[in-house]
Amino acid sequence: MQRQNGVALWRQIADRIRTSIADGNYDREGKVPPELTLASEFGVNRHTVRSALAALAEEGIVRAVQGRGTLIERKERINFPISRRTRFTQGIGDQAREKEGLLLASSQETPSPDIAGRLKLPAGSKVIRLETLRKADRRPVSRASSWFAANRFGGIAEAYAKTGSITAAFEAFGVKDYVRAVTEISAVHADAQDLADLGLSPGAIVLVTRALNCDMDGAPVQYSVTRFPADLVQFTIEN
Amino acid sequence: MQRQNGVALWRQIADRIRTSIADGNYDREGKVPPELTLASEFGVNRHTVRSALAALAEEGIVRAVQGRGTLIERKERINFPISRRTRFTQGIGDQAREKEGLLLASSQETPSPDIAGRLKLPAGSKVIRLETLRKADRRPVSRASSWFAANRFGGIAEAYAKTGSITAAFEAFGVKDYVRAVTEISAVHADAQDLADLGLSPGAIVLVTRALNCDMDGAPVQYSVTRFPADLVQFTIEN
DNA sequence: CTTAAATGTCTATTGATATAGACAACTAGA
DNA sequence: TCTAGTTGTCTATATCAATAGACATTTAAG
Repeated sequence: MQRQNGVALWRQIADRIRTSIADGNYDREGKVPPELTLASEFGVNRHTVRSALAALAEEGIVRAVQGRGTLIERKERINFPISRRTRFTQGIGDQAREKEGLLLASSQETPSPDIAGRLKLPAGSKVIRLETLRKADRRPVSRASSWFAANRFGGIAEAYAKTGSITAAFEAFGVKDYVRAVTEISAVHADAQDLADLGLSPGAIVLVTRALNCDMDGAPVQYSVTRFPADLVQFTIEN
Repeated sequence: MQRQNGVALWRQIADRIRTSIADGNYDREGKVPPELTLASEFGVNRHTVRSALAALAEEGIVRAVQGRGTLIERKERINFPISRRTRFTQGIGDQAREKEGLLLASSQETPSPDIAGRLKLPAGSKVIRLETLRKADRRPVSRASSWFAANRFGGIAEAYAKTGSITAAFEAFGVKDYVRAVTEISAVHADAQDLADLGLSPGAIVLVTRALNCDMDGAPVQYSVTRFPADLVQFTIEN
């Protein structure tokens, strides 16, 4: 545990306690060890631990009760499988009771060279961009920007808004099936937009996927960049 | 950009500049914009930007030259493909000139229930654990703990130490080929061990993979937990 | 050589972070 | 009811983080 590194001690400790909770280290008790115990474990003052626990309480992970202790409210990470047949809603499965897909915005635009290349679009083509937010049990779990060829998928925004599902929207355009061709995964610190969209606090980690879906003829149909809160989500690749 | 959140402004700015560099936003110039420009972009004092740049200089990403500007020393992320035939050294390919695999430690031990389950070991079995560090161009790119069934792979530590390659070590035990069955990916803040092993600074992000390799008969041969510095590595899954 | 544009260094001030200690308030169990 | 164990609140002090301003030093271009 160090100081003078731009990350406050209480935040480093909050991160470690959050990880411990996610790893199930305190399952036996259902609560976090007493503040004085944590303080001596981490070698810091009790007040510093209190700051860390206050931050976790703010996130809804723990709840302090005077006289009893600090109870764990939520602990598990959602597991998100990635495969040739990656489907968001199916992937979440029964890991959450309530699942929502919200369309935040849509627009038609001229694609950047990168996106035109990924979708293999001829020069001068237009794309439709969808900005979507997905929630599981009312917590945001992903924030995606998706691009589709405008000439093939004009009106996909309305189809998505109606169903809340990409798979269903594709069906309306005659794409009965599609497969995940490539997925790139990286991790970065949350930016200002993430803090707002995903309800995170500064210093939080965001997992970023860049994915290309193709139809059964191998033609690219969707390119998306999706951001997930790392404290809530992990990926599984099954080959 | 916020204060009072446990993450110093200069570190948030350092993270954003690092990302900008990795995204190639400053490729045209080969250097970062002037301190005063960055300060007004981020809406902070020049001294705060200087702290951020000092941190990036410490990481070897930039180098400030009085009178000229702040030059970019290193920018690209290493891309690490994950597939059924995931191989570390092959995966890095020509993205780095020098590649090293170091054996830090090895031991024989009784597996935790989790690891025994992953390797499908009968009760009472022993495992061999290998602690390895891999470098590309002399920078640490991964720190792995791997477990192997002791009765089948006794002596694999020596084989790995000699070759610096798991693939080569397996061949010595008659495993001519193996495939990646499952990979889990998550992201966490670097812990004290990461800071030391991977040469990171607090607040840095670590990508964690938990992977199971099986031989051609489908029998598990290796389970490993590997930690990668997220500022240097990304993953690609090709299906 | 002169100048503009950078980075480097110094002083000073304010608010956030961390430590330390003391005591109040609440809970559960003996 | 009493007590041990726990969280809640308060005061005080030292260090770090951020802002502000001034000026020095170096580089590259005119």
